[in-house]
Amino acid sequence: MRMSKMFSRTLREAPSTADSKGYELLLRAGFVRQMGAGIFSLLPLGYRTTTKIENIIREEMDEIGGQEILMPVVNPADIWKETGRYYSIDKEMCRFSDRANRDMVLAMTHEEDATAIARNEIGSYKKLPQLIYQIQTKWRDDARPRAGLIRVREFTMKDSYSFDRNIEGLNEQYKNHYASYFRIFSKAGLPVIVVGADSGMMGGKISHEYMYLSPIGEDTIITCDKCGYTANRQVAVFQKEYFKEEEKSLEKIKTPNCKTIEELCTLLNIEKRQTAKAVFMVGTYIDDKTGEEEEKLIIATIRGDFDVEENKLQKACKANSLRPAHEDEIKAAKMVPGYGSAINCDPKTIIIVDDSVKKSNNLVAGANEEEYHLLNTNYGRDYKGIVADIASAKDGYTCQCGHKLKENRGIEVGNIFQLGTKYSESMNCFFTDEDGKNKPVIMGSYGIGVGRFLACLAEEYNDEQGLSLPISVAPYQVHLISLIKDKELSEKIYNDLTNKGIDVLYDDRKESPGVKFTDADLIGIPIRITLGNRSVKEGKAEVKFRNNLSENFLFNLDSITEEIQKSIDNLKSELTKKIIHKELSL
RNA sequence: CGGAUAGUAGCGCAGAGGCUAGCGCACUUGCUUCGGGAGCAAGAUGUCGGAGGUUCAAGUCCUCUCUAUCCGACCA
Repeated sequence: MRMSKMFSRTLREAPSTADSKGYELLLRAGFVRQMGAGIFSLLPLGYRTTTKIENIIREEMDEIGGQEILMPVVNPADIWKETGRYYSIDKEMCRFSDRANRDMVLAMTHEEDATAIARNEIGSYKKLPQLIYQIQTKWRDDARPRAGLIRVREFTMKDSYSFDRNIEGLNEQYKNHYASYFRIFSKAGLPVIVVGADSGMMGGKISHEYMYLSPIGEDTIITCDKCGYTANRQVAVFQKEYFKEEEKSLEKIKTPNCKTIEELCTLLNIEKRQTAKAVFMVGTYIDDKTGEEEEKLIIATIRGDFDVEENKLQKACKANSLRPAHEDEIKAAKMVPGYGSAINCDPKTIIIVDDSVKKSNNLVAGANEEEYHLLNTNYGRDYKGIVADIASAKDGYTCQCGHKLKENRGIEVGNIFQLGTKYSESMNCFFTDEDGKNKPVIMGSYGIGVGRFLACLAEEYNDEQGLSLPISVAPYQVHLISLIKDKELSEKIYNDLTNKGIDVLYDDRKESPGVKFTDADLIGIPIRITLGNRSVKEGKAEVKFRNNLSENFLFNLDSITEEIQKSIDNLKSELTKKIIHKELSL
């Protein structure tokens, strides 16, 4: 590619909306442009990188037996009604009607599509296992897109769907993906860690997320250095210390101006762990078949020294969504905000109790009366409810192995889910097994966000001068800068390299050397060849590597194509050396 | 969806009632320059986000609206 003909331009100053280094450089170097909130165009450089990422993904998906397909972005709403997600997913899904007034949606993932196809193609166990995948556009109308390419509304995703006879088959496909994803990220040079995760709207039980650790990430990851435990905070577990003493009887005491745990502890001169705090939420429950919604008040009771992890709470109470309760809703259930507890509340309230409360006793809790608390409340004796772990794991808490937990921020670039039969059963995707019986196909689904992948690479590989993407994903392999008058020589080298199949970005512009160098630094092609008067006279070209700009090499012009090819191979093998192999035990 | 901020040239910004809207970079042409964002000269570029209003006069004041960004709610 000749830079004199290139579509995009580089920017000296970043648009004011760029708030992370990687995103700023993607804009400045001309990889991406923004169209709207969470909506982006890929310019030639960005698209080339994206294509390279996609091809790495294709290679690895094909390697584990994946067959590439393409499903539609526009879906008839019917299949989404079959699984109930037409009703259970809120405004994040775009709904519209076509000219004949049929309900339509924009697919935000493709479990429904994949299942709808599979139920017609797979009739027998002889057809199983299967693995299909696609690289395709998704639309998710996120309430708040942010951070450049990290959280967007329209994005490209690789999604694969596995179909199996039995759980062993699913486990194998799941393990294949687990390892395959590590190879994909390693080939592209992106360091990731895998964490145990929540399956969210996908349903199913086992799931893992691939996280790129970064302070701009929106997920919190809890890790233990000693035993290797890693999990998204949404599901992370930790060791709680319990305190049990001889049971004492309830006692009502006056506690004016004690609406918070801190105030209460100060007044009574006790520790937070000696209290039970109440968190009021309203859960929405949606009927999968009819779409009817019902709201229920939920009181989460947790020991005062812990915080409620909303995600865990939502699971425990089996709600489709949660929101904080309004004061009047709390009062309507005979409880008092600031002085609330599950004791003597309206029986319709769903009571969720953290196991820390069950395993402790004589806790101070609200009396459901303005300015009064109760001493010595005990779960089981004074109130009952669903016991679950709903506590949020935090930095410094104790891992189950006894070591201290740490927390980090991360960006989710990939995920794998064991779906089981959720979709096959609701969508009637059955096969006839060897024993002649009809059984639901067992499914898994697996995603990689391609745009996020690019964004993470840009965060990982940059310096003050610009981007410095690994050779496997950089838009070009070689940047040829010509500073000499002898056009013929530059053209010859450009053609020789290109004819060898090397991706060359050739700066043939009538620009000053300074402009060419700064643009080269900014775009960050891994290998740079500079043709300058001094070295050319001696039959040499200067070569620099973007990941080490301070070192300068001289290559012979006669053998430059071969030398450059060797350098490319070296850079590539350095990347593959870093491949992490991790075993997954299920 | 709540709170805050901002929309003036491709990008970054100034102009805060006064008549012809500006600066830097980028862009065009010419000459010089040519190893780290060159110099000189000449030029082109704006429905001042949109609609309505106040006024002799509106980027500038008022009302509504749209859009974007950040914080939160939310989210794979």
